[in-house]
Amino acid sequence: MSGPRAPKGTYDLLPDEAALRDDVVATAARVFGAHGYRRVVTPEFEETGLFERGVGEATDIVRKEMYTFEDKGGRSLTLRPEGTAPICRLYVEHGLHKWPQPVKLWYYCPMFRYERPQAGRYREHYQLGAEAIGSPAPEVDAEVIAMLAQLFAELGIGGLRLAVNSMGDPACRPAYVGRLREYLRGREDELCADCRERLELNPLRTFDCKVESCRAVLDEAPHIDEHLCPECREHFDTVLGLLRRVGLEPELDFRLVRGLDYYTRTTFEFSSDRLGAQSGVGGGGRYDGLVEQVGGPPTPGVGFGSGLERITLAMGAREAPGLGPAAFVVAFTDEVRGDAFVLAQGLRRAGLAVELDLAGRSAKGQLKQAGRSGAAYAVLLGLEELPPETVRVKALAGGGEEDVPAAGVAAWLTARKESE
RNA sequence: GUGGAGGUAGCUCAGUCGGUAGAGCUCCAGGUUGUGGCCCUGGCGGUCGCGGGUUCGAAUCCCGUCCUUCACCCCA
Repeated sequence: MSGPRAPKGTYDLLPDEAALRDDVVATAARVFGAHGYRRVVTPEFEETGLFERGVGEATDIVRKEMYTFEDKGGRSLTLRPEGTAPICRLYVEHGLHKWPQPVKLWYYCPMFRYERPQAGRYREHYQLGAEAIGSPAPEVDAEVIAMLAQLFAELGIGGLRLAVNSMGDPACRPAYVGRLREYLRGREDELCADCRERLELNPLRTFDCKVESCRAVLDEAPHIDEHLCPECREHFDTVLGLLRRVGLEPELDFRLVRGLDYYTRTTFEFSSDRLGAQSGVGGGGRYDGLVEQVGGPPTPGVGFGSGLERITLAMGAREAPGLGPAAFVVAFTDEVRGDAFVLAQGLRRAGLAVELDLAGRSAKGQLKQAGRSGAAYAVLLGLEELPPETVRVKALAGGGEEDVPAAGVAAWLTARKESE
């Protein structure tokens, strides 16, 4: 195959796969709606500065993964690599701080990151996400986490692990980071090259290193859990308590630091062992400084993102919904092809899903198509023994036949459909 | 950006020691002159990813490249 291909790290969804995705998104719309979240749409690209300021100059996303380009007006634009910064921009730009707080929004849209593709990772991937902006209450943290858990439950995704952590806030994190850096410097010779770099750039990120020697050093390092200020401690404990009271089992994980700079206090991640190395199905956290970071007033916020591709992977193989049409109109002779077309249109106007041969097939070929389409009935036109203006309706599952006036087929089919 | 595996028909794959490309499924038609599914027969369908090299001869060996895939990094 040497023709055009989908670009590296992108993919097509064929009808069965697209139908499955529609189901997932519809479920999300229902679950999120039940929690009072409303959908918003933001542009596929933003001013580059939004992500540089919002996501953080030190993050991998900004340093090496953005699809950045200059338009003909000389503006530097970037294909959206993540969803939270644009939502915060939207919140500020449209003055949503005047709405009752918190403002609860959700989105479903593609994200773009220049990375090497692997299982569950694409250069263009779709995320379902939600953000609750404008309230510092721990109930909001618990709500977004519980809402995502509810979505996964309704989709039938089992075996998920919920990891949570608290990253502290401006009152306690700087002191902790200093303490951690000091500790790591003392054992620098035991760290891998990457971690030595992280030590200066962002010591917290040494926590998710997988090198054995580093893990040993980090196990004995001061953990943020023990260095939270009283306010962060209380917030975190409240979140954990609420999650437990609604039946979730959050596992404390001091390694869960996440690679985006904007997180404060709560961070969380759902992971599945059905996914390979990229096991995170959805995750997020609190970002109390982000709205201010993108030019708004000091405003707290919490949210998550969840990858559609990983959701469907975690759901495993599913039968395609594959609901067939109500009827397939079959022309037994070429003379009645026009009549078949007119009849099909009439049935469709009556609200029925109807198919018709469009490839000049023989009667046998048309019946074959009818069977394959999953249609409940075949409507046969052009049979010699039938009186004029009469058609024969054949049940494709059972095989029974009945002659019906052409004008009455719509009513006949509708009645059968409703009695099912 | 780094490393491993792999690219042959629309799909899943076979192809021996280097000798000029096959199967199953799908699709179309016929068997059944007017009734789908099962069965049988036939047909359509290939730049063997691409480029170069070795050779009388390359799907097969060598080099490069692109793509896929798995992992690292990091995220969803």
